[in-house]
Amino acid sequence: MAELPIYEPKSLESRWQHAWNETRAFATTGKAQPFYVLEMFPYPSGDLHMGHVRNYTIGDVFARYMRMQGLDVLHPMGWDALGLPAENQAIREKIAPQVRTPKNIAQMREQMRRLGLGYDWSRELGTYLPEYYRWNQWFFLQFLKRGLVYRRETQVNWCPGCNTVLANEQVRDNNVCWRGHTGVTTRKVPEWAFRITAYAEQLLKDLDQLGAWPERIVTQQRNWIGKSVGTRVQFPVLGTNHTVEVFTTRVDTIYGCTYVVLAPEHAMALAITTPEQQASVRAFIETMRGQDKIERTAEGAPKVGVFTGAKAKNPYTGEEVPVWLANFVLADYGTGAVMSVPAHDQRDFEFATAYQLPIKPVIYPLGKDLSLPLKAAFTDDGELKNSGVFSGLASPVAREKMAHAAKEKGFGDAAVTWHLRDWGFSRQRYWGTPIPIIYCEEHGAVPVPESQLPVVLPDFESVELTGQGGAPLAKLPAFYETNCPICGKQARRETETMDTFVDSAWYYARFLGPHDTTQAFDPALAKSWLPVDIYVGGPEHAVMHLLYFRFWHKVMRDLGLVHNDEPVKRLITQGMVNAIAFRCPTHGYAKAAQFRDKKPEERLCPECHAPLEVAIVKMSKSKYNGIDPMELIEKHGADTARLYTLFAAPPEKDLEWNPEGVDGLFRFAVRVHRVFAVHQARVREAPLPTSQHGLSPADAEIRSVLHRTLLKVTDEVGVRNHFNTAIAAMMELLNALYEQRLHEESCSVSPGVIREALLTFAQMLAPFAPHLAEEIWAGVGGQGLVCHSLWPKPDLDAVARKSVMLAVQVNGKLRGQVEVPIDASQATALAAAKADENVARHLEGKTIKKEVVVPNRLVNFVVAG
RNA sequence: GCGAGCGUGGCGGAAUUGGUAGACGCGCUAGACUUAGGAUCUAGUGGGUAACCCCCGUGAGGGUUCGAGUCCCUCCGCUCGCACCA
Repeated sequence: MAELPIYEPKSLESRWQHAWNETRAFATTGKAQPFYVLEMFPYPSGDLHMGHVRNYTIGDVFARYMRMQGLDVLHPMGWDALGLPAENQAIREKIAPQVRTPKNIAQMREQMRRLGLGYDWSRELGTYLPEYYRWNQWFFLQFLKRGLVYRRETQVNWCPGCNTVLANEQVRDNNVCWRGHTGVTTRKVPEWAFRITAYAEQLLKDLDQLGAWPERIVTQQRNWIGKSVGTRVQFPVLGTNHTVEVFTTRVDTIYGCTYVVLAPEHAMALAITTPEQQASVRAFIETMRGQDKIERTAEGAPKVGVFTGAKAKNPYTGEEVPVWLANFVLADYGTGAVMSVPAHDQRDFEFATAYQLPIKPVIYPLGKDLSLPLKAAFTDDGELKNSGVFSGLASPVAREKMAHAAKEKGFGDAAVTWHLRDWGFSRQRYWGTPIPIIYCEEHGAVPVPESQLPVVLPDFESVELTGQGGAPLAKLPAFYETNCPICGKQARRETETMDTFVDSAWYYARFLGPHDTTQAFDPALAKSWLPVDIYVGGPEHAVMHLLYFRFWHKVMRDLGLVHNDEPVKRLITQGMVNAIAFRCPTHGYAKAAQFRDKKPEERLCPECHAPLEVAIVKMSKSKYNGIDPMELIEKHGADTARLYTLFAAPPEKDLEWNPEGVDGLFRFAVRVHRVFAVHQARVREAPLPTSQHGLSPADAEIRSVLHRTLLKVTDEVGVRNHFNTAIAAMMELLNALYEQRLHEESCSVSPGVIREALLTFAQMLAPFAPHLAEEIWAGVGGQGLVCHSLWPKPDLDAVARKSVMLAVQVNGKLRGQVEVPIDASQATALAAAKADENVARHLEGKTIKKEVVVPNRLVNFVVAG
């Protein structure tokens, strides 16, 4: 027996990767119906991690499968290269991000190539290049013209030690900054913002168009947009000209209002405070300023507040109620002030209990009484009592009438507030898109004329990057000294840069023509390619990125650049990649690789020999439980890496990485290759069978299993997107081939049938293990590349069965199985069922009360006695 | 607290419309081949049981149904997101 070629993924894969490169196999053709597959583009850290591998493999399966369906697939890749991580790396290493980034990109591009990802690299884009970010600037100017960009003051984290603004992620617990300075506080600074709230209603309404998005993402977006319908009510502050305006969704409870609360940051807070309360109020405000907003308002945080001394008049009742400040009210939601109804709001109830404020019930459950004193707030709708002319009304009716009354009498009106806030996008950073604005003493903030774009970032060498002391560009006169575009006098350039969410808000459109120097993208191309058909990425982007992205698309629509409401038809969110991790309570995480294979009693901390805690957590450097994709590819090949990540869990679920499980998929690849290697030489030119007729039993069996598998895989991939079960079906097919001894030369299956099986197997395998698929396809005489072949059609004759196994139950319990002709009549099925020995035993001496027949599935006898 | 989701063998996971629970893989057991094997091949593998009969079994309890992992109710547990949203 001659030496068989053995499965050597390394050389095999590299060979096919070159073939794809040379033929530009994944470029669009313009000759078929367009189909756009996109994955969220990565930050070019320099190394692919398992999360990327999963994300991009899932996308690649879709792209390759859709191409085999005869569609003209656009599948591009690019780099989300601006932003904080690169800037920090530049500070640390003193290497220009302009130099570092392309190196990182080159390395990651090579890793992607080695994974066999089929991208059209001629469309590659990088957001750090002026040819990209000049269009951020251009969009900024268009948004400005439409009133969608404005200047505002905002509360930010401020570190006095660094003398600069900090991102939330740069602030650690207890107001300590990432560099270790204490005393991080908040301060108001001017910033640029996009008026996303102008599109709130549309962003909410169009969620209905997103039927092919995961339900939980749509729900998260709906909650984040957070439309709430209620009433604004003005409470005059006694003895002053001030009026506190509150927003409430429960105006029906207002007769139970016993105090009013302002946010500590409320503009009016000090103005209304009486002289004797000034000191304590000031102290309270100061304390709150140093507190983290999230922590302060977290559930379970004690509710604290201070009395201002002021009283306000409830305009409905004329009653005077005290005005307080409290930690749980936020300045930037609603009006920054709330009316407190402790009887009917749990927060208010807790606060009132803590400060011994009165609790006055005014809503009663229908036909019932409330047991007093209340142990908790009654927050449901009900019937109004002690509510003047509104008494006796049901809550929903009362809300309408009371809002109406407020409007008539001039102290309020119905109102809508949104959870969603405008998108502040200025950053005091270097590595971002410069905001194209020039400040002129005479003309104010003047937009840079479009003809002068791009405003290019100055060289890294000219900037002093320290991460401290505000915007780096503000220390660079060569950058900011300029002339006013209107009057030509000396003026100052904006030195802040844009949030990187701007880059990712429209990159999908730039892929249509990434090197277009005359426009952001060609609207005509957008008409044929957009919206994106499938977008694959992590669920962590459920609200921020995906909302900004939807917003931008709608603005582009209003600018006439795109022709539909939503950027993405179908969203796939893939789960995390988790792995076992080991942690010592005192010394932290230990290297997982050293302990994974040890017995539990041998898993001891290397430092203190305490037993290590075991947990399944997301792979990360800090937990030392990561698997390096490149090591995996080196050892088993890209096809195995891809197969495992697809097999271990369906795309949307978390995946637990089990190194032993990888071996199973490697074995699968080896076994497939073996069947191929045994037969390729002698079947390469064999004529294919054209029908199921006249085949030997073994041949018929092979064809039957093959075409059933094809039917199954087509459904799992194309309809259900359950790649794990598609691979399982191929494993079953392989097992069936082994049963017919196809892994041995001496098998009795005819060459034509073997060749058909190998060709079809290669096609089914092509989206998942594309290199091995090409090898087999070419080896048994397939035409061209398998990735360009058309997905095969199952031979329904081969799939059809002559008989089926029926399950036979007695009283719902399985008692036997009988073989009957397919589509057998009820009578035939029942007769066959009763003839089964074991079934007959269970029916003996019993009365059959009912006979249930489910065609081609089961028979159930209901018996008594 | 609010919102979303999930509980199935030793493990990852199947079960598509209410119709044979545990496909497929890992692990494990036995055998073959072998100087050897963490290679390969063959067979087995939810629990109870001598058993192919039978009984039990999808987080717990109840219900609907000829039939429930799947539908309904109550409860328990876990995970994720969050800005106490007035």
